[in-house]
Amino acid sequence: MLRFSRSCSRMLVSKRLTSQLRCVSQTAFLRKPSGNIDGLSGATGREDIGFLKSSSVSMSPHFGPFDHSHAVVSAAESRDIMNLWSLLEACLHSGYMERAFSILKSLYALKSHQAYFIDDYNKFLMKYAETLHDIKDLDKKLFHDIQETFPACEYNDKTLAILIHHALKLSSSAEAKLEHCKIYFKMAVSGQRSILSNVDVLTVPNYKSLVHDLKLVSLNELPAAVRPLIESGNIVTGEMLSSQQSSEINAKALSHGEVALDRNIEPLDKDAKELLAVDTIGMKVVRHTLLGLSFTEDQKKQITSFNFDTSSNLLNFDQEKESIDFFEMFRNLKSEEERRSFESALDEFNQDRQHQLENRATDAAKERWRHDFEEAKSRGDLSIQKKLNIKLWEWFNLMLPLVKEEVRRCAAVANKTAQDTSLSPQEKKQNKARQEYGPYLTLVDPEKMCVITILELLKLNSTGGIIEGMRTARAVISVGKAIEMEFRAEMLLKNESHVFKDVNKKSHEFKLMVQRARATFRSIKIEESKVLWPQEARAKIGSILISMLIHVAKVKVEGVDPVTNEKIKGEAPAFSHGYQYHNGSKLGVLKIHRSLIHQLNGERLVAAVQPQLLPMLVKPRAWNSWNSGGYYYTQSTLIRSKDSPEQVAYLKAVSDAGAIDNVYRGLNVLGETPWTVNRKMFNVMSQVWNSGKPFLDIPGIQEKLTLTPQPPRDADPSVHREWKLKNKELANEFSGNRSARCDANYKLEIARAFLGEKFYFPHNLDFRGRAYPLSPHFNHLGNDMSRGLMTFWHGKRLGSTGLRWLKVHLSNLFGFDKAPLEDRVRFAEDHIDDIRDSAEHPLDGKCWWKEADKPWQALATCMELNEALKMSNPDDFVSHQPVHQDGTCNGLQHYAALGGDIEGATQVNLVPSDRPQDVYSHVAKLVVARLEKAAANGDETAALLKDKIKRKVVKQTVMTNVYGVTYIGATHQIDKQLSTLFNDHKRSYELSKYLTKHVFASVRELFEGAHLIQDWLGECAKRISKSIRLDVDEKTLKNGNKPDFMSSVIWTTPLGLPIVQPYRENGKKQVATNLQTVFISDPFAINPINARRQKAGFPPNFIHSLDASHMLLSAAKCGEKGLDFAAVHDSYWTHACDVDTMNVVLREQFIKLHEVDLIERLKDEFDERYKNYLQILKIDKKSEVAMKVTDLKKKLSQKLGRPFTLADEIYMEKKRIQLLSSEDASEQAEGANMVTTVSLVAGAGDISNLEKTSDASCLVVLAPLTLPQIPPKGDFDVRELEKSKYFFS
Amino acid sequence: MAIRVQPLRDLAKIQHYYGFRYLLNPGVHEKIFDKLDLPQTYQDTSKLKVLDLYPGPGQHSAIFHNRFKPLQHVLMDARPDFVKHLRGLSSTQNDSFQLYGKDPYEWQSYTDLIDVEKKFVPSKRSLDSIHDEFLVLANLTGMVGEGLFMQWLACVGNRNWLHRFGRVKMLVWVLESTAMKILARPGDQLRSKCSVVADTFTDTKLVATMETKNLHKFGQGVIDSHKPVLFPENDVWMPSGKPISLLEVNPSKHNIDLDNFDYVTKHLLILRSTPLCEAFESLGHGGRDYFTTVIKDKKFLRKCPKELTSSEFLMITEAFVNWPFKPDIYMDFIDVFQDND
DNA sequence: CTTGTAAGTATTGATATAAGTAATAGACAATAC
DNA sequence: TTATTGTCTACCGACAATATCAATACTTACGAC
Repeated sequence: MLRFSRSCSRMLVSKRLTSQLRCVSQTAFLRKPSGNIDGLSGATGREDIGFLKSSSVSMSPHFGPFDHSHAVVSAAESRDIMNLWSLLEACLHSGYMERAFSILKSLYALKSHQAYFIDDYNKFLMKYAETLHDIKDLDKKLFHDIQETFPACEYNDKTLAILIHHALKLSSSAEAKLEHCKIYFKMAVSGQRSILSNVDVLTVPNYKSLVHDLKLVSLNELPAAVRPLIESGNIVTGEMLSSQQSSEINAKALSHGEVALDRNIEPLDKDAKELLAVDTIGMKVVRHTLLGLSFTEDQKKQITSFNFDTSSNLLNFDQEKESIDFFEMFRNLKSEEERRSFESALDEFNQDRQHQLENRATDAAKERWRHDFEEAKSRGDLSIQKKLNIKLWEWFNLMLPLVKEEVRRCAAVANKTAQDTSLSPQEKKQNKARQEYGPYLTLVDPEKMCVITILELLKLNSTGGIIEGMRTARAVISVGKAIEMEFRAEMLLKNESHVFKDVNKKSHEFKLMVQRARATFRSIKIEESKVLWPQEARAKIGSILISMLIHVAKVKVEGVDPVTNEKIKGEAPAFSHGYQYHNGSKLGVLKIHRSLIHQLNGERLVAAVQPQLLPMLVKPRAWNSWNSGGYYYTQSTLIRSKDSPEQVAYLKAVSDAGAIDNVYRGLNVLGETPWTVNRKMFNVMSQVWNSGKPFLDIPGIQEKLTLTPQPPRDADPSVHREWKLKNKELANEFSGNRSARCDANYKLEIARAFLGEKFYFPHNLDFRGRAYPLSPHFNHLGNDMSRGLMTFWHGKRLGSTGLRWLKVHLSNLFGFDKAPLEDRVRFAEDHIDDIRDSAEHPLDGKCWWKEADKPWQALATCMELNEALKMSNPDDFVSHQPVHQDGTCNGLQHYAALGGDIEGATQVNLVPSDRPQDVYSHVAKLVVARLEKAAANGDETAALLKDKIKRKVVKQTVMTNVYGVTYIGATHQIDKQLSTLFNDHKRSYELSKYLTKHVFASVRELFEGAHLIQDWLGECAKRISKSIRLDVDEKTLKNGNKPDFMSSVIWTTPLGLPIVQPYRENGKKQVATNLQTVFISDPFAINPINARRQKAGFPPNFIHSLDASHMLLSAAKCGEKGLDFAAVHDSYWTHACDVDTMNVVLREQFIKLHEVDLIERLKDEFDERYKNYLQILKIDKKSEVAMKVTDLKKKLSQKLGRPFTLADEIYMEKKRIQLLSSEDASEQAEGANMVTTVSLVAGAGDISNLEKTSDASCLVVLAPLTLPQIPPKGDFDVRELEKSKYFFS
Repeated sequence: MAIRVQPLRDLAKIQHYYGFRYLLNPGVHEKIFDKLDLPQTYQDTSKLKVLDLYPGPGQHSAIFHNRFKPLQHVLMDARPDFVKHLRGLSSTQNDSFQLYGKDPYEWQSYTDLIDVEKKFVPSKRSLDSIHDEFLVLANLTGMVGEGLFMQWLACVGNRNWLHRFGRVKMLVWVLESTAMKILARPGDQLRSKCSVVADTFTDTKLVATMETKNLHKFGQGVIDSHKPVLFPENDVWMPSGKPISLLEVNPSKHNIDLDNFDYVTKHLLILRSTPLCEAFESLGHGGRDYFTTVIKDKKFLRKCPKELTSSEFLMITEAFVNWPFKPDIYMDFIDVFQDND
């Protein structure tokens, strides 16, 4: 990917020509960059679901996260680049051109960055050009920069696009335009098309002008998305339609008119049932966005064409009464055809709403405050909620001028208009600080910043273990992040409107095309923005804003004067910055005044659910690269990287090579499943909620925390201690309840906002490849309540199997899931009356559903079943209820498949059986057997315990065993169970210790093969993480005999996703902000790895990466088969009627996954990836090799005149390897002849027999890294699974 | 009958020292007692009851016992190696020298000894003078010694634990670093809450300290005015570890609410170098406004917390107590993350 | 014009902070010797 | 270089210590040659 640097002669040629033709365009004769070498060629042919291609990319010699051929270089430099980028971006947007240019110079100076420099320059140029009035000035500037300032930089097609754009904009005559553009096109690097593909630079009118007016380009050279916009004069009239697409649309639109409904759909009243004690600022905002969008004329026409009475409820801000239940409408449509056209109309409508949702939320909040304020002024009725809003409005107005002033000062500093001389030292310091954060502060509209700050702080109330406040560190960063997010969205929007500014979108059809073009544009734009603000900058601007808010925000307070005992009224800051201690460490805290807390009604404010991160109204943008997918205006990355540049580097590499398409495919299926809120469930829940009483897992309202009275001062210290503990317990319970209630509140509020809507969950992966919805709070990964609240948007006819599965599902939800399917069906049938009662009288009946393991979902299922059973033929019922199929101890299933344990595989249902096996009970049985044997031998403890062992006692331990729980941890778990049976703490712990030993032994016995694998994985991880790599900076080796271990465990999943365990030492440092210093990690620091966590984490992470692959494969397959599909890691959901199909897919894919010997492949991958890595071994001092090594060391030490250190050894070996891999034959030979300590050890062959542990007679040597032998595999053949119906059930 | 005083080389045979360090030079011990002039407080040492906490090898205890012949001398230690050793020391001797084998860390051990088993019952004395029949000896040079010592100081403030019997003198071996903290004067580098607390509730002196090159790090004039006995590291066993010092703690007469005082000092001393007028804001919502109104002295407001004396802290505490809008000082903790099953 | 020195400034590193340790046991890393 | 002392203890989603001061690194200023 390197660009060859220019040759001297060409330089001369171009200079000569330049002098002749300068009059036209100086830049015309800048050297043309030579072609670039394209990316890595694809992998070999044989069928590959991702692994082969991907692993070959991430292990190719050209790639390495520490390597110079990729953007991520040495830690320091990549940090520099990132900081400079974000600063450049900030300066450009703030118009600080001078500073921006100097940043460019700094970027230019970074060698590793050179190939990418032109992108930065282009950004600069684009902004710079806006200030000019003559295209010639732009020419001149570019010419000068590229010739003089950045000689090693070469322009690209985007540069030309910028020139063209401005040529069209600035030139007065058509001739001038033509002349310039002609030249620019001639300069194309990879052709005219490539220039034209820059849809983020060239506007629609530009294209039009190039095609129609100048006739420089033909229509089919334009990017596909833009083409329809330019065709046949659309721009002018916006009405003529010519393309195939638009006529289709037209037809659809017409068909709308024919849709008739036999039943009137009642418009629903979303606000009719105000949820009690729910603070709705935030969600009102969202609802307004959802409801408050006025329809365009077109949309109005469309919607009315469905015979809905919408003319009266063009919803807007003040008139928030009614909205439409799209789901109800959809459900009542008769024909497939109608439903299709309805959906397409809805989808289009939702495009706009999604846009609004992601972009307008902050404005909406502010408007809400203002509205309440003005209403109060005129009317004076003040609910608590409104009072709060008024307060917020006041703060907003007080804060705004301060922010504006600060922004002004920042601008002054940046533009150097503030004179330094007359300032006090303090002010000078302030200005210095402004220079750092200023560029970031000036990007977002001050009004928005105020709103964001207020909302963020209210949202964070009661987080981080602070009872009436929050952690400062969290607050400043949250505010900073929110500002950044706002900035990104705004920027995208601004750019977009720049490109589309003159487009007339009169007609509906034309608008569709614009929408499509916009989507393309956005994708490009989002992919391009690789910049993130440094954590430090976020913290800094966050702290500035917060301190201003602290300064202005006041609340009325009441207190009692302790002296006079009089009531006193006063005013106090609403927020106060202080500290609290925790275990002797200070913690910065922002406390919220109690009187404000009361106004928040004891609940955490539901204020600012990141409006950008709600469920989506339209299908998420499909994933097609590591950073493009999901929301439309909000960038998210494919994996949630834990501040690990290494992870990102690997991901980028395989993403760019197109090696993880199967991952995208699966993920996109998950995102494309439409959902809606289960209205009946919502109604039941809100009724419960409004009672304020505790119900199931919703705690009741608890007004405030009351502490127990203090013991007398001279009471024994132990009494004081008890008192403190008691208080902590109370506080814990209180805040636990509050956050649980608050969480439920979020869920209900979001659900309410999305009542009747069709929505989607964009998904993301954690670093192991497991998928998570991007939207927090309300998603199908949530608790029982969340899950009970949602249902599939699409309905499918049950059919006979569907009905059966629905019954099974109900039984499962009741925890009756260990029986054969027939029994489970019978379970449901035996409870038909209960089901009906629960469904029809959920709260005033027998409440059978509350006995379920997962009551809410059980209730939902009862309702569904009841409806179905009411029909004359229940098979005809159209069901929306997701039915789950859960793996029985999914981790163990994978382990069993890997280890080939027959017994283990049987126990986790990999082997066909007529009834499902339950591992936990089985283990319990094994334990009891052991105990009985011990008891027979006179072991009293065993005798005492043997009849106390229930499934529940061992369940957690068996489960966590997969995650590598330690003996002590398991003891804790078991003690938790046993301590309910025994009163004596000490005794129960002793028993637990004893029992744990038996449980461990039993599990190990059952899953022998699995455990061998687990141990093997652990051993590999340990060796890798303690190995020494030769390709890192030498300075990490400088400290003599203790090199830092730098290699993390990296592997590639079957789907090709590269996984890098991010566990490194904590690289946090203090950063000064306005309020206090905060302790944050530097995301670019590459710290020594944490070997312990690497080791402990690898086995479970590897297994999770497998189950994630299984899930994504299954998702993709189900998607292909047209199923609606959702998954919670190892629980797979689809429509009742599709369960059988899904089950087949699940088994197929599991077999496909495990047909390859994954462990062997893993070892091969490790061997390849970590070849040339070294490990430290202790071998017998007296062995032949050891003697040789000692000799060599002695010799070298004499030569050096100082001890020969480990670092020296490594350095030497590095040299040798370099020579060996050289292309020069003589160098190769030299390398081959070189004798190093490592080569000696390597030459000695197998030295494992020489290894000594901690004997005094051993010598520490460096040896090539070797991994242990793979343990033998058992006889289980995964293909047996094909017929195992209880595999997932 | 005298208790056998064993020399260092014998005591060094004890296996485990549990991370504690003891001065094991009888001569130095005698010098220390010379300097302490205990008879001035305990006119009649035959009525004296001594509680000896973590006596360890017991050399210090033996010397004390032989010299002052107290009425009762209870050694409290639960560490097996020391218990074994001390048992040999006490059993053959007179019955005023007793071993009590419970852990001095546990509050319960004291209630057992005093209130339940009533094996050691000190008399109650008025607060007008130092208790003249009750003395506490202790060695807190171990890992958690500092923490325990701080808690004991709080007990002095609360007048609970052993201090419910009056102003009980304590002779406590601590790490040098702890001594430095405790003895730091206003303005010192090490001035911190514990030295303020020590100032407020006690009169504490440095009696003896190991000779190190760090002596200058003791607060202003501590060495000069306390004139501690100095002893070399060789006199201390274990041979390696941190230097140790002996403190004499004389509880003072006071009537102060510890909780408010605690809150105020704790919070102010976080911003130890920030002028008061700013630091006050961290005491609660509107703290700056309130305190700058109540406290008029502009010069005082420019001082920073580390420069304040104990009485100045008391003054601020008083103002704090009278603050109508003061925050709830009992909510001043972090709610640890709760894990759910 | 170069370079020396001093002084001043930014950055980094070390240290203290609070103040019950509930309870186990074994591996592994860090530190002291 | 070996003993001892200290730390940590189940994976992921996940969410975080800070003030202060001494010491070092780095820059600037100024003066002299």
